This record gives sequence, structure tokens and C-alpha cells, in this order.
Amino acid sequence: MTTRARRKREKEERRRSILRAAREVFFENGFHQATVEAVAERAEVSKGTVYLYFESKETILAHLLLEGLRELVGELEKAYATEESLPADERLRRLGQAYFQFFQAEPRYFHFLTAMDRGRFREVVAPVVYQKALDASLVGLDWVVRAVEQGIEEETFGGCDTRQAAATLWATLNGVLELMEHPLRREMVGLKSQALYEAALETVIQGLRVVTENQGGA
Amino acid sequence: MTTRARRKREKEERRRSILRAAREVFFENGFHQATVEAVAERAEVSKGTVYLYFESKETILAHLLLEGLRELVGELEKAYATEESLPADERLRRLGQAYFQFFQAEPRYFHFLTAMDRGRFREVVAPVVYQKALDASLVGLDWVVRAVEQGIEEETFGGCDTRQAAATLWATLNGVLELMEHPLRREMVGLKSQALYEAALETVIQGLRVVTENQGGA
Amino acid sequence: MTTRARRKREKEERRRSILRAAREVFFENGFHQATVEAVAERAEVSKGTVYLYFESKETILAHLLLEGLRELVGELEKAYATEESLPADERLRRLGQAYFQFFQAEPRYFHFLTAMDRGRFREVVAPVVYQKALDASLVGLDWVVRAVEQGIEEETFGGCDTRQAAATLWATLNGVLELMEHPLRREMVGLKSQALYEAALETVIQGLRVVTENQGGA
Amino acid sequence: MTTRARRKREKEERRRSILRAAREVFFENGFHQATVEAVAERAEVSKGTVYLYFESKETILAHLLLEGLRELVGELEKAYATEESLPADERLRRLGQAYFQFFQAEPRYFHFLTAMDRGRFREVVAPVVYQKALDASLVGLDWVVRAVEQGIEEETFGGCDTRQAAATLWATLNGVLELMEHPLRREMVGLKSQALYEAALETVIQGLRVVTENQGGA
DNA sequence: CATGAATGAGGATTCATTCAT
DNA sequence: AATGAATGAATCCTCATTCAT
Repeated sequence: MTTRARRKREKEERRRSILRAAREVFFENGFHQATVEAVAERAEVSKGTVYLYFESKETILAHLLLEGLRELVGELEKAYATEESLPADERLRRLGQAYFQFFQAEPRYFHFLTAMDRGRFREVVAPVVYQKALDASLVGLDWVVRAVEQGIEEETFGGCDTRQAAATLWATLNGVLELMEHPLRREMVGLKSQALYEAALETVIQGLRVVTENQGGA
Repeated sequence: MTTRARRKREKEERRRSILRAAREVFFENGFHQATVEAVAERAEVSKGTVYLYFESKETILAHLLLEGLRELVGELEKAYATEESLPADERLRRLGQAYFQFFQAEPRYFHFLTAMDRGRFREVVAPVVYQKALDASLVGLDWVVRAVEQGIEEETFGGCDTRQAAATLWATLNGVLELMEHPLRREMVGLKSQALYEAALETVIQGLRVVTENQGGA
Repeated sequence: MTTRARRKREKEERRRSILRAAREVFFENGFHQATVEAVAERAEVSKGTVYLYFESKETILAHLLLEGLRELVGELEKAYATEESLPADERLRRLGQAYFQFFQAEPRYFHFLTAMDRGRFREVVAPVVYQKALDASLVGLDWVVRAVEQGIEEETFGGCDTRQAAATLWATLNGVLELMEHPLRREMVGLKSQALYEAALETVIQGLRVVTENQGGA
Repeated sequence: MTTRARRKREKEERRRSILRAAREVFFENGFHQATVEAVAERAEVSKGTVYLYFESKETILAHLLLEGLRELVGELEKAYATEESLPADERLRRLGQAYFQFFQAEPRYFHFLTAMDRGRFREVVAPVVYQKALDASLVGLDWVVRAVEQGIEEETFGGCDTRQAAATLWATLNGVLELMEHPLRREMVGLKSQALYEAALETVIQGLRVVTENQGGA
């Protein structure tokens, strides 16, 4: 009885250990450059063992991706749901901060996610995984949409297209995060990532606020 | 004399033809998936010839990147310099449109650029190239900075950090462009790329406008 | 006592079940393509258990081969021994029919046998097994030899080398059976397997009959 | 000019050398056991070079098979066409001898051919190759058919189904050849391959001769 | 200059076999 | 006795790069 339970636990642990190793290796070299051999070594198992737990290199990636996305969406939900009554702009700030924290915790994880988000790995992961991943990220976006809707109801924000507004915010934060990725770049822009991130967040919130009449302009 | 000139010209032509071929091939398959063989075929030369003109596959990439960046910066300059007197927000709009056009002309080129911008290819291209590339993109950013400065002088925009404001705009546009990359994603967000792009541009401009006192907040 | 007996019986059953599974799997994929894993699955035991009953994949094959051969020889004996007095040519016909039935019952079994018969698996099965197998098939051939001898005594057949005559018949039947193996081949020859088989059998019997004086010619 | 010609010749030579090496290696170990590495070594080229000349291991096999078949069919044609007027039974003898010689020249080649003939390699070679191979072997069979037809016209042979008769002969010879393959087997049957081969050939010819009325019996 | 044949290291995956539980 | 997790050698194929002609 206990034996079986322990076995199962050990198996799950090993599985996670391989996943963790893969995450490190993939992040360090990029998916295509990473080798299964390297993953195995990092996880301190044999190459064969990796294939005992995952069908293929691609499958490992897929699991990594989905897992990360779920975690992120969970964080966003927490950021939204924690406090009951909060003004819309504060809600957006909280969501933005949660996003940033997720980014900071594992920047390269974040980048894998955005990479997949943008259609990399298209030939690499199964379409099903793709769907799941996009679904998940849409759920994440929904929290932002909800906050914007609240802002419109509260008449803090103009009556813009909520999806558009949410996407703008999301895109902006992604853009900042990726922009500051490269050390050299950071140096040249002469800004701290977090400062820019927060400024951008404020700017967009501000832009949403009064933008009512012009919105959709161009 | 003339012979030598012709020779030189021919050589330059061949070089460009290889570069063009490489661009196509790299874009179609991604750098790592692309093969030198494929580049050679596309350029209608032998594999050996490719190595006559470029030290390595990486070198080709580096040249491609630099070339693209220069082109982009040129476009931005044109967008800025064409008209003498223009309000700052209109200037930003023009720059944003020029950026969008560059993106539309060769989306995958754009993505290679942003990829390198974010530190991909770090192990692949020589540090020198990296420097050059970042320099170039900084020059591009400068046009945005300049427009923001003008806005501050004109008191259209608040007295924010100009570099920060410029970076925010740039990041936002990049974020939108990449966000809309994936067809499935586009479908799910339920928006047209261009519409979202323009809305985001407006939002940020708007956010800069009145944001004076709050700026740098958070 | 009884327990031990039951144990032994169960063990024997399990052994047979593995053998049966192996037969199926080997036949479906060919020996080299077949995996021990697949055999274990089919037998509904673990891979380890397979190795508890058989030293190696090769050993399984050897047992299969021997078993099949014994079965075949048994069939031939039955075909010969069933009726007491029968003319020689009719005896040969019966033997031929028994052979065909064996083939029909499990064509792939037959092919494994002929494969081993012809020296495939030479590096795969132990020499001892080879000896045993050849011994067994010689016993099978003996029934044919006996029938031919009877024919010579009865002066139905000419005074040829009986071993030679028997081998000719055997070879012919094998040849037909293998010739008709491939569906495309069957189609192209435009004949039914059984019809050709029977015609060939008749032809050789006929050839033995009157061939007396010419025999050994060439 | 000459250079190009030499190049081409050298390339062809190398190609043949790889094919020869493959033939040896495949014959020694069987197709599945043989490794491309071994082929390369035997041909004294690098692994990569093998793939320069052949798409895959399978392709090599296909070329080997087709080549062998063509050669064999050529031999049969020669055996038939050399002399103008010859009685049918003598024709069959000549064809049989040519077949035997082909077998003797490269027994393992012969076995690869018969293996493919019987549907081995089905998953391995492209269907097209299969068709071609079967076509070729049918052309070979046609020479036998033709001889039998002549015998019927000459009234040496009974009015049997010519295709059936030809197939019987062919099958018999194949059967003998394969039967005698294994040294141990030869020893046990106590006969020389060639003696048995010739006896079997005579037996079938004899069987065709008088078999008229009984044919199709069983 | 240009060619293209040759190289060989490197990578994903499979599978017979072992062994701790 | 039975399990099934772990191993790692073995295999096919790719491709950047070199070099003789």
C-alpha cells in the first residue's frame, strides 16, 4: 500500500525533476539548440529515462508551456480576486504587478510563453496544445477585460472597446518586458526595467482614462 | 580599370543576391532550421561560394540584421524629416505609421529584428554586431525621443522622462505587433491588427498628454 | 504437495502464454522488428517476467521454432499413419495436403520455419537449437522418403534416389508456398495458391512415376 | 571537358563502390541488422558520403534489388535467345542452368531477390520499387512460359496451363536452392546442391511431359 | 573565382536487459 | 515470483564547413 503510494510519489518527483531540468536547459540554449542529452544530464537520469516520462522533446516543451501558462493565469486570478472592492485602475495596477512578478520570478519562462504566444513552435507542438495554451492565455486576458469593464461602469474609463483596451495594456506590458530583456539594451535605454514597466502601465491607464472621445481615432 | 570596376560590381551583386536568398530562407524556416544548402540553392550559387562571401552562417545573419535595422531607421528618419512643422502628437503618429508599414512590408524581417533586439542570437552573432545593431536601434528610438521632447516644449505632453515615454511607445507598438502575430490569437482577440495598433498608439499618446503629474507614479 | 503442483502448472501456463504472445508478435512484425515489450504486453505480464521465463529474445525464438517444427512433424506423421494401406502416390498427396493445411493454419509460422530452415537466424539462435530443428525437419522428410520407397517397391516410381526424390517434392511445395506469399505476385501469376500447389504436387508425382530411366540425367 | 567527364566517371565509380559495399554488408548481416556506418566503412567513405549518393538505407536496398533482378532477367534472356532452334525441354534445361549459375555467382544476392519476391521488405521499399521488381521478375518468368508454350505446340508437353507449369518449375528451383542453403541441411539431406537441383529440374520437366490427362488433378 | 564532393560530429529516439523492491 | 523503472549502447540521418580541382 504505502509502497505503491511512495512509488507514485517518486515517479511524480522524477517527472518534475526532468521538467525542471528541461526548463533550465531549454531556457539556456533555446529549444532547438537544447539537446535531450543535456536535459537528461541536468536531471541526473539517463537519456532513456527522459523518454520514459515524455514521448518526445516536443512533448516536454508542450508540458512546460502549459504548466507555465496555468501558473500565470492563477497568479492573475489571485491578483484580481483577493480584494473585493477596488477601483478599476487599481485593479489594472494589481494585475500589472502580478504579471511583472511572474516575469521576475522566471524571466526566461515568461519568454518561452510569449514566444509560443506569438506562434513560434507552431511546427513543434501539437495543435491541441496550441489551442489549450491560447485558451489559457485568453482566460488570463479576461481578467484585464473585466477590470476595464468595471472602469467603464464606474465611468473612470471612456466607453471604448474593452477587448481592445485590454489587449493594448497587455501588449504594452509584454513589449516593455521584452524590450528590457537584453542587458545591453537596458543600459542604452538607461532605464530600470521596473521603472519603465510601471511608467508604461501608468501611461496606458492614463490613456484609457480620458481618452473617451478620441478613442478609435487614428 | 574598367574590368576591375566591373569585377567589383559583380562581386557586390553576388553578395547581395546571397543575402537576399538568405533572408528568404531564414524567414521561411527560422535561422536554426535554415540550411546553408538552401541559401545557396536559392541564390543559385554553390555552397562553397556562400562561404567565399561570408565566413559562416552566423555572419550572414548578422549582416541581414544590420541591413534591416538600417533600413528601418531610414524609414523612421524619413517619417520624421519629411515635414518641417508638425505638432508632436502628429509626429508620433507618423513615426508609428512608418513602423507599421515596415512591419507590413516584411513581417518576418521585423520579427528577426525584434528577436535580436531581445537578445536572441546572443551566442550566434559576434558582440560587435550586437553593438552595432543596438546602436542603430537606439538611433531609431531617438526620433521618437525627439518628438516627445518637442511635445514637452510645446506643453502638449507632461514633463516626463522623454526616454521613458519614447520607450513606452515603442514597447507598446512592438507588443501589439507581436501579439497579433499568431492567426489563432488574432481570431481570439477578435480584432484586426491594424485597428488595435492604431488604438494602442492613440492610447499611449493620450496617456502621455495629460499624464504629467502622475508620471513616474506607482 | 498440491500447492507445489499447482504452482508448477501455473508456471507452465504462463510460459506457454508468453510463447503464444511471442508467436503473434514475431509473426506480425518479424523477429528483429518485434520488441520484448510488445511480447510482454500481449502476454499481459511485465517485461521482467518475460526474462524470468526466457533468457533472451533469441531463446524465445528458438523455442517457438522447435515447437512449430514438432507440431508440423506430428501432422505429417498423422497424415502418413492414419491409413494402413494406400498406394504411394496417394500417400504423397496426403502428406502434401497436410503440409498445405499446416501452412494455411498459420502461414507466418510456416515462414518462420522455412526461414530458419534456410539458415536465417544463424547468428541468432544457439547451434544446439539449430541441430534440434534440423533433426526434427529431417524426421519430417523421412515420411516423404518412406512414401517414395514404398512407390519404388510397388514399382510405381522409378528406382531413383529416394532422398533426392523426397527433397525435390519438399522443395517444390516450399517453393510454391513462398512464391504465392506476396499478394501482388499472386495477382501477376494469375493463379490461386491452392490450385498451383496441387498442380505442382501432381507434376512432381507424375515426374517421379515414369522418370525411371532418365532420372539423374542432365 | 575531360575534367567533367572524369568527375562523372569517378562519381559513378564511387556510387558503385557504395552499392557493392552495401551488398556485402547487407548480405552478411541482413538488411535490418546492417548499419549504414558499416556500409560506409566498407566502401571507405564517410557516413555522410553514403547519403550523398543515396537518400536512405532503404533506397540502397531498392537499387540493389532492382539491379540484381535486371541482371538475372538478362541472363535468362541470353539463355533463351542464344540458340534459335532447340526443343522445349532443352530450353527449360538451359533456363534452369542459367538460373543456377546466377545463384552460384552470388548466392546471397539470390536470396535477397527471393526474399523481396516473397514480400519481405514490404514496409521497407517504396511501392514503386516493388512494382518494378515484380514486373522484372515476371519478365523473367515469361521466358519459361514461352518455352512451355513451345513444348505444347511441339506436343512434347501436355496441354496444361502454361503459366501454372512455368510457375511450378520456377517454384521448384527456388525451393531447391533455398533448401540447400544451410550447410547443416545439405549435410543431412546428404546431397550435393547441384545434383538435387538438376534432378528436380528433370523431374518437373518429366512431369510436364506426360502429365497431360491428369493435369489439374488433385 | 567558383564548384561541389567529402567529411564527421552531433542529435533524437529505440530497446534489450538488469535490478531494487 | 513479479514488477516496471532505469539504463545506455546503438542507429539513422543532417548539415556546417573544408578543400582539391
